[in-house]
Amino acid sequence: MLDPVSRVRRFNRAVTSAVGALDNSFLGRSRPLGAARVLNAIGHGRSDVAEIRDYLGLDSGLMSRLLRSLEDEGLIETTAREDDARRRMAKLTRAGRREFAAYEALSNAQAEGFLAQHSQREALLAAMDLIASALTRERVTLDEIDPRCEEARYCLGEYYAELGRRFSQGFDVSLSRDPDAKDMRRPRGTFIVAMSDRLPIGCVGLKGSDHGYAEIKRLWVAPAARGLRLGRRLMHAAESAARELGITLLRLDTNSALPEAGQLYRSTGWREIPRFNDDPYPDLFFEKRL
Amino acid sequence: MLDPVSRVRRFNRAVTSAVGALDNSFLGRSRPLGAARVLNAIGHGRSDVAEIRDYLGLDSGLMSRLLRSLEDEGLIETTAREDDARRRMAKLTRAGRREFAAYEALSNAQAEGFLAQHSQREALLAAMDLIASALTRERVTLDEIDPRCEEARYCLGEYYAELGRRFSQGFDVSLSRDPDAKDMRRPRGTFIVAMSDRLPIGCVGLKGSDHGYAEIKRLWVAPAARGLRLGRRLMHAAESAARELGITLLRLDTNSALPEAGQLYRSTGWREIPRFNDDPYPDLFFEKRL
DNA sequence: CATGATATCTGACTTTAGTCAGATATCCGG
DNA sequence: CCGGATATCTGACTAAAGTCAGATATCATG
Repeated sequence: MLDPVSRVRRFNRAVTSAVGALDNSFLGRSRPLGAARVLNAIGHGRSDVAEIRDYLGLDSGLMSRLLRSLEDEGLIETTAREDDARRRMAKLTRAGRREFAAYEALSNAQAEGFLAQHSQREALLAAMDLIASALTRERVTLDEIDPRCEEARYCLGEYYAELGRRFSQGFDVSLSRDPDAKDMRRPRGTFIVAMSDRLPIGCVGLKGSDHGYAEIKRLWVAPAARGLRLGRRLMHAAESAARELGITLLRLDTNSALPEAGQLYRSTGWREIPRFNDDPYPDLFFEKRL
Repeated sequence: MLDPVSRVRRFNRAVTSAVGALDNSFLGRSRPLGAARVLNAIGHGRSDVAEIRDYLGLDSGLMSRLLRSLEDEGLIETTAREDDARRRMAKLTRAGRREFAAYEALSNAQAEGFLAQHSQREALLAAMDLIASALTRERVTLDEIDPRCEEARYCLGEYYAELGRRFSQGFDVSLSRDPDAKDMRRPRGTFIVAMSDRLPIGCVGLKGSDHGYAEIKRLWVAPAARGLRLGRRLMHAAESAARELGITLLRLDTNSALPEAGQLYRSTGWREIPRFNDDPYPDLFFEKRL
């Protein structure tokens, strides 16, 4: 009665019968689901018609008709793309923005209503994060971003907080060598964030230097996204970027209180080397020649 | 970017777009979704037509047509109910059972495939249990069952395992006063299990005795179902059953290593009394007059 | 047994989603 | 500028789901 398969199936049943209740914001504004989905995709910043069609899995004929019906309602405008007049871009009109906001408000209200009904908020949210990450694993994208932007700062904040929990002596970022943002931007280095459906769930920094090697810094994976081999993917992306930038030697430091990190490095061609800096936190040092 | 509402909405998006992938067993046998859902409802033991219609939320006309199409395929038979010939009962034919088994096999295979893709199996399953319990909270039923049946034995096994984890000295059921099964069956007592979509998620025993009081025993709530006030509901049901049985005084013992239990008792009209037995595990004793 | 309520069934209808074969306009490489 | 490729649009179609008003049979009750 309690084998894993039954548990997965019970979850499926619960979710399929509740998902309508969880979010039926697509209904409730007397517009067919298809049109509502397209309107929401546009509202969420997708404008390329082919991309929306692909994202929603629609036939081109159907997509065309849905766009037309939204246009007839006065909610969107479509224009040919400047660089390729075969392709079309869609954007919301003022009325469309109002309508989109109404959908968003409905959806938010339903999510709030759901949360308000349940007492174990944090446990529930953590479980939801874990499942959402597992389900969207295939769709995790690795994006190079500026280390000072919101997503990067969020990741770094979580990373520092986790070090604080895991190091017995805590962690004070001001005592560590805080890398200069420009060392983690091209052409000296880069900063890569893993995004799952607009939520940052991991990051890694490649920090250029003038010492004949670059460093891997700030490798972090959100607790809800562990077990998806995301650390490996991030490291792989960072090493590829390093190769592109003509870097031939990589180093990193880590701490034995983070055993999963050490294991990852060892299993991906890094070899342990003696201490190469005077940062107070790390006690393990690695190097990899590209 | 990470407020609770966004997290709930991300989960919704992930689940709605993945639920097809999680279980599309309803497709894949060239039968419309509606008919497949009815067939599966019947296969899962629902036979009353009105009940199925209510469960699946179908219009009576539509339901009638779906039944007819399944009958035409030779998968079900319907008969008038003996006690009320207006109502109809549906049951699977031999061919229907084969077809249902094929759906079950598909669904199991998909659940297995899903599990095989993911490395953090236990964490994922625990998260799924938690969410399924939260979503189906409204539909938890409290059933009186025999304490020796499978569901009861499962609950007791989990209960003992949890005591073993939480008591610093471990827990050996043979050292504790194991109540006689017949003391937890009517008319001396009862055993109540909380079922969520066919999964037992909590239990409580009411044990009759000849000492002028009855005892509450084995109050347990599955970790995935905590925070839903299920303990309270179980206790309430046990007390109601005790009143029905003419019991006027209830006692129970517990351990200070289970603080949430003590808190529950105190907040529901129980008062602490001196030790009333020589069981080695409990160190807290309560009484309630009905 | 007459009467109103109830459960199911039937026929006629609408809406939505989806499919597919072309039509049209534009792009790109030679 | 030509010819094949590409993006979108249009028309004609189907399948599925759902709605609604009655028809029919049965039940409960006085």
